[in-house]
Amino acid sequence: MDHEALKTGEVAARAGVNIQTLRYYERRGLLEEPSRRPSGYREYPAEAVRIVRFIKRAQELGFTLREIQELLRLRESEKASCAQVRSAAQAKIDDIDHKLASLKAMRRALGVLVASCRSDGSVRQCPILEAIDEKEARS
Amino acid sequence: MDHEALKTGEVAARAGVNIQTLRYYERRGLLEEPSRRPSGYREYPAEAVRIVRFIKRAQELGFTLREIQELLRLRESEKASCAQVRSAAQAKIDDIDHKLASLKAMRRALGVLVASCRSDGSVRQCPILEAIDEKEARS
DNA sequence: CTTGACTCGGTACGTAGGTACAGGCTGCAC
DNA sequence: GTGCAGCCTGTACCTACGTACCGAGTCAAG
Repeated sequence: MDHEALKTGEVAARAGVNIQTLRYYERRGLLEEPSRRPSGYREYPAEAVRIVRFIKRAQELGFTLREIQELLRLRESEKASCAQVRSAAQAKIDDIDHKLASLKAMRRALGVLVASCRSDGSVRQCPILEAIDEKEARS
Repeated sequence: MDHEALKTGEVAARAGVNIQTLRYYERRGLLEEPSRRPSGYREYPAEAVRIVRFIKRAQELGFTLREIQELLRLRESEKASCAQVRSAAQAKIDDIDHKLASLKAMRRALGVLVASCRSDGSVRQCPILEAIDEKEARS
């Protein structure tokens, strides 16, 4: 089993991240502190690569490192239930739905503004700037 | 015209921002450096309140401070054309569309995961964790 | 045994947008 | 004329996620 020990650079290369990132994850508590050689060199188990990849994929799904830390905790725990994971995923969905709604509102508002601005004049009559500027005069 | 001079706290209150925020905007170059009393107190024109409100509304539309700085520059400039403003707005729309697409992809993926996880078992068989974990085994 | 690549810890920097102190003046109402 | 609210500068801190650099020690191939 000892032949599976990986050095920092090897883990980084296999997981496709920077070495500093590994140390950062370790500081954050996402990556367990690995054992060390007498020289201080870290010796990672092969599992570490899987964990880093897990982190990266969870990030792509929108989870923050804090949330991923919790997912990893659940993953390790024997007692954790699948329902807890599902609830974390659902919370993230709700989160994303909020962001989507907010972005869509922005998009809509900007679309209206751009559509209102068909003139080629100076900024003096720019409907877009006026709209941002004088919104309070409208109510 | 002198009776319109506002102190920092007054501008902040009328624009609904923190005093530090005004100084931050000044450092960033969004807010022109106001004149000073002999004591060093800032004396803002009433216009400053309008500018800060402009900034806040532009932020709500998704513009960054850097972009807003450019919008303010256009607003001040006599030579600037409405088309430049429109193009900034369109660029921001494209920006938002990218973010929307990315968020929707996340949302879809998470939706599939949550739907796949109907079990109430332990995390050992959690389809969500497995999906994040073993994605590379699928290809 | 040398040499070049690798690793170590610690710290600083980067983005984006602020917020919070500390310590010291100023302005004004009573 | 005094007391306290308000303002001044400068600096540090916050979230989130890393990156970069430094000087020093280590590993392994030739």
